[in-house]
Amino acid sequence: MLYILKTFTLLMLKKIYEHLLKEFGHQGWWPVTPSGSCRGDNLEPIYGLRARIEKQKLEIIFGAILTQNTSWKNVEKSIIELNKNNLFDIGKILKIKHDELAILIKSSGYYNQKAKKLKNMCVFLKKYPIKHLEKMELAKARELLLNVNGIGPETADSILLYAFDKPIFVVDAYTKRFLARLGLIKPDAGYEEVQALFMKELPKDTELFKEYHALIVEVAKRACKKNQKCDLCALKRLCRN
DNA sequence: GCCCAGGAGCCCG
DNA sequence: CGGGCTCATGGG
Repeated sequence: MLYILKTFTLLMLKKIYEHLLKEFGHQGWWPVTPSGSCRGDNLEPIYGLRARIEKQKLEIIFGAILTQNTSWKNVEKSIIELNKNNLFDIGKILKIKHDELAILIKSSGYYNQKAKKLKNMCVFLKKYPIKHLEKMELAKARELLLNVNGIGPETADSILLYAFDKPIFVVDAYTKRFLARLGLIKPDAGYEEVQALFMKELPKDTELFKEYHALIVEVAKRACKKNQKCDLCALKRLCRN
């Protein structure tokens, strides 16, 4: 019985992924600013790049914090402001005054909290440099990140997956709503429970996890909204709603 | 005006 | 442990 359920879930997850990929195409998350942008006018994050240099990884880390309960469009504006001031730099964030930083990220909302969170993160990254965290065992790096004030499970996992290329699945409000409507989880399922659903079934493939999460965000924005638009949804037939 | 957006911390029973 | 509150801007 257990075996049958497990197989069913795996088949569903694969089918969902294939449908979403066909519908929306490759998403190329996480958006980052092209490297060498200091002198050019490329100050804006774009999709489909690989975050190779440290500055780009820092951009993903900051972006993950800034986008907490906030639309990416608002975060983009803040990233451009930070780029203009060359602030994807741990030392400079630690040095800048709180109020000055808060103004630059104002468009992301919660700017006082988030200014503090960026500074907390930089204190942490000074003690544990990105290069060390990347080599660290996944569970250990995750635990350390979760101990930073302002970093919860989703932000930690976004950083691990998109900045450090660690094979961990990111769960957000979209993921829960989407899976609950499909009937694969209970509406009140906890974070780790939902994460385990993906990670026990699917191969631990970093690129697959990156793409899958991005595709869920896309379908949740377009069709699987709070007020669902099932007539627009490619997964209508697989869904309980 | 209202609702919502790629959450997390804190407080409280 | 779980629910309620707070943080805040910008777009629909």
